[in-house]
Amino acid sequence: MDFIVAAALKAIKYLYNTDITSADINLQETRKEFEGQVTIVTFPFTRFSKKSPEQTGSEIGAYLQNELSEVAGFNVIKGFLNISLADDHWLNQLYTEILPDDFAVFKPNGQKVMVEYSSPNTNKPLHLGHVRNNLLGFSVAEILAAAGYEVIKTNLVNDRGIHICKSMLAWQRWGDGETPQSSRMKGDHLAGKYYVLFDREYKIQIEALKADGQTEEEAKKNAPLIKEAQQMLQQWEAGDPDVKKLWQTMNTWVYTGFAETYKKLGVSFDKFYYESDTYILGKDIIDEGLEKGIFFRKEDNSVWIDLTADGLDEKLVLRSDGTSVYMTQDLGTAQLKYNDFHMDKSLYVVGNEQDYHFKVLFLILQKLGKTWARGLYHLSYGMVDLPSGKMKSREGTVVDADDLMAEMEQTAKEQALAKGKIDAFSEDEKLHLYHIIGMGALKYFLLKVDPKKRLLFDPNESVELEGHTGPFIQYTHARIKSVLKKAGALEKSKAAAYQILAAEERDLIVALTRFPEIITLAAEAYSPALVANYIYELAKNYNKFYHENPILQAADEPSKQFRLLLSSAAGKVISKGMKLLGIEVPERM
RNA sequence: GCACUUGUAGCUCAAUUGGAUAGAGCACCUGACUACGGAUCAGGAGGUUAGGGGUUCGACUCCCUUCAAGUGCACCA
Repeated sequence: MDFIVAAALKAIKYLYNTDITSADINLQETRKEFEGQVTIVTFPFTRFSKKSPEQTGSEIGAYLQNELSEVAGFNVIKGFLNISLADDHWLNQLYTEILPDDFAVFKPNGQKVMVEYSSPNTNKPLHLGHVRNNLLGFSVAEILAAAGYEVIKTNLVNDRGIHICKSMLAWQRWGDGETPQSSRMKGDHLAGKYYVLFDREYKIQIEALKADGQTEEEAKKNAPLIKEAQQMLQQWEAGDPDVKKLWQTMNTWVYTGFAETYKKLGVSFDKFYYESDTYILGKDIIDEGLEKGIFFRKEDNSVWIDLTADGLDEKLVLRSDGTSVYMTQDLGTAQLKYNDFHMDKSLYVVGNEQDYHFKVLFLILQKLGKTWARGLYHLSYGMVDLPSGKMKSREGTVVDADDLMAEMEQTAKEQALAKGKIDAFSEDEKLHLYHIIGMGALKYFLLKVDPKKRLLFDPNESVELEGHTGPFIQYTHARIKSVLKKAGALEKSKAAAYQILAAEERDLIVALTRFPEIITLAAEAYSPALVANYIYELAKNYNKFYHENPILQAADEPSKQFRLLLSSAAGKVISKGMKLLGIEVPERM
């Protein structure tokens, strides 16, 4: 559409002798209820045209029609100049832009971006909140890669700390040697079982102490179980061989379980970082900050930064006993990641309850003079709520990731069997299809929503498979494939004689041309939702076209071949777009 | 209490970043070639964009204010 903007600039120079930039021209898609495909908003021009918005629009429209062969006509409604481009133009777009294999393929932009996501704790299985995180992170990585970035996907595993010791301690006490093999449980679920068990016993102890007259706070501190867990953490840090061995054993169970879940989710990582390695990092940065006078030491030897001038608080960066806090580690880890990859940008896909933490983290790094800190970005997303409220792992009120995926596949299976179209599938093909559709529904459901909004999930109402859903789009793809298959080999040359477009055909081409722009926008906004909503609109456009225009039964050969070409183009964009969301599309369903 | 985020149809979400009569899906009602694949399509009904004020030719969008919800304000991670 650049040529229209350029011509409009010329028009304004010619008509009103005014120089403006392309950014001043508001070009948008024409609303369906009006004639035309592109619209220029003319209100802003009245400042120098000294004429009504209508008249200004008419003058520019007339100039454009005169100047550009592509402009077939125009109309002006209020301050909106609606331009109709000739069918020639759209046919040309289809043949020279959309159909070639390099459509929407971006050249490498020379920039490196790191996407850190997932970042699980190794004391319990993944739940719905993690699912949103994983899908978001993976999809954003795909989108950035499509937009020309070199992407490094990382996972910072939280594999140490008091919470891990809780699972370990409970297993030691009550586990009776239970293993994933002996219990036939996934390793992460087994660890989670003991985490819940710890919490239950811990609560009982707290109640007992409170009955003895202690306050809630005292009881929480004095319960024997928590003291033991703390002791275990100290042993771990001291390198106690027995504790380390237990830790390694249980972590291995958990990793095996996670690997399975990640595989089902379809996500992957290029590099793992482990907090057991990184938790000691950051001390160098503390020294650096003290030298530069950015941090200060209090009498008790603790180290702080004063951010009150930036509207934030004083923040502790090192404890009085010289040990690290969360912030210390994250400062160190950020430096480590940069040293490893020298990336231009670095995304942290982390829930919005940590907004403040990342604000402070990035600010500190900037104050320390790290030029790369400008490339840091917290991709903050909203929590997933249940109708009953927030999910709490400790209390077992969570939607488990593995259970959820299994349920989705089950729903997909029931639907597919009810439709009765896949009887010819082999058993493997069927299972694969249930997986694709179940996951397609789940992924689309979670990704179509703006990441920063919180999401309500009702486990009692299964995720929809009709309407604005993943399976709707998957179905459209399967239908396109079915028509193409029945048609046999495409004969592109025969389509050339087709020159006059039906409205639905034109609309479909217009929608297809937007795909590259959508990738750019989604990459800039880090928003898979833009892609999801675009692909939905595209699929709707196709379905409308499909209903109004016979393809295989078309009146003549050029119409038929042209519509087949158009269908094939739509199928490709749907498939590519869904891939950016991490969703597969089936050939049949 | 202070800070940040959110508030759009009964429900779940959009709205090209300040543009036209605020659009979709679900649910509800009506209709579609005896299926080029009906997991589809066409139509109906459903809105004071939480309330109030302001800026603007123009506000769901920006500013002020009230209300509601969520989150954060640990020498936990």
